Amino acid sequence: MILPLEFYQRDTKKVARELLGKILVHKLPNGKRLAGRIVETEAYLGVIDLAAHSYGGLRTERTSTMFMAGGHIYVYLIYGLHSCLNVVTQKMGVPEAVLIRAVEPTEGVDEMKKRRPKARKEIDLTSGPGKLCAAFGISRKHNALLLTDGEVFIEDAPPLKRSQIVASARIGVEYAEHAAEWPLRFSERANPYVSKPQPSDG
DNA sequence: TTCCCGATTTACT
DNA sequence: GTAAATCGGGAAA
Repeated sequence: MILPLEFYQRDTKKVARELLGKILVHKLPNGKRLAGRIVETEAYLGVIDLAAHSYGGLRTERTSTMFMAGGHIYVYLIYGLHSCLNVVTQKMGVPEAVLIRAVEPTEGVDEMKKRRPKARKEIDLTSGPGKLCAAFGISRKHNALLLTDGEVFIEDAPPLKRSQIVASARIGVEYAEHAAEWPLRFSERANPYVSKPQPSDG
């Protein structure tokens, strides 16, 4: 079952935690499915979050996607090189989102390997936000698509036990002063597909 | 128009 | 461990 929009139009931290274990799918034009189990996410709390693109309510062409209703996807280019996939949360006008940082491949591994020629080991295919976008063939072309339109979507799966979820500080946001320490990174305990650095307990 | 720098990955010392 | 790659967004001018 594809997760309904209501799943996303809720508290962002809750969505970030509950996305762990769910199945991210990209259905290619030829019908082939690329899929993976989400094992790492980060919450971005919009207006109050110095690490978020939408901090302070900043609304530009790029960030306008974050202001859309929960259930849209927000894809942006980072460092001029890599795409990052987020799912927008909350109601329209509240610019919050969850960054999908890592998945564990479940379908279409051979196809992912073709798209990630530099990955030497299977563990490197999707263990990072830029890596998984490359493996799944997701780019800014997909920005602002809806997760219920059947191209890029997320399927339901049993939730993780609370003891299997680790909360830690987010990656790459050291510049964000006090917000940098907020425990908004969520990952599955001891899953090898979680990106580096591995989270310390929190 | 110019300038600075980033929600990263990879190669190399 | 450190640094290069690479370019568009956002702010300043």
